[in-house]
Formats: sequence, C-alpha cells, structure tokens
Amino acid sequence: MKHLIEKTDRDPTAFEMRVYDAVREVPPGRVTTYREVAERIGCGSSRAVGQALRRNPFAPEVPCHRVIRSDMTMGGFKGREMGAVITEKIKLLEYEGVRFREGKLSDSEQLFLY
DNA sequence: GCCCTACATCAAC
DNA sequence: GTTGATGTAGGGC
Repeated sequence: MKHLIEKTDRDPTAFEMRVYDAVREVPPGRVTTYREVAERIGCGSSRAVGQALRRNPFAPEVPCHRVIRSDMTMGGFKGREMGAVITEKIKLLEYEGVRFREGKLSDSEQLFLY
C-alpha cells in the first residue's frame, strides 16, 4: 500500500503538541470547541486544531470527542461527518454527564472555557 | 523562498 | 448550497 502520495505518520509538530495539551485539560463531563482550543494555544485558526486532532497520535489519551464546533455540533470525527462513530461518542459523553440532543450539545454551560 | 493543496472550521451570502 | 478567509503542514519547484 505504501507507494506514493502518502502522508502517513509524521512526528507531531510543536503546534500539534499544544493542541493535544490543551485538549487534555478538558475534564470529564466537559467539552470545548475548536475555537477555544485555537485561542488557548495562541492562534485564531480552528482548522489547524482540526488537522492536529485528526492525526491524533495520542488517541484515546487526547479525547477528540470532547472537542466540538462552535455550532455545538460534532462536525466530523475521524474523517466521518456522521454515522455510528458519532453516535457512539455521544453516548460516551452522555455517560460522563454531557448531554447531547440530536448531535448537538444540549447545554452550552458545559463548555470548558480556558 | 514561493505557490499550491488539504483540513475534523468559521463567517457571510 | 456557495465562496472567501483564517493558520498550519506537506509537497513541488
């Protein structure tokens, strides 16, 4: 399979490290947004955060499922925009105390702000 | 060094 | 639905 055009594993950059570190600060029963993480690490770019989380070499130590959009939706997960993966993560979050409703965060008060 | 592409976004239309 | 903008990283030249 490895032949050409394969980004595969590259070592985490300093920027990605900051992202993972910020996400790990989120306690159980709490969620945060890409924007919050971006601001936390000193950048206004939420997509850079998304890229780092997508690669997430620290999973499941880094709970990417606790990072949601500013729209309170899951947006995407592991390359999937929706599906059984999303549903399972929502169930997991609900077990931790985070309430979701139809793929959206029910209470914005559960957002973890830095 | 510069330009292009991709990204799990955001904002505006 | 679309486009443009943001920041980061990879690849090609």
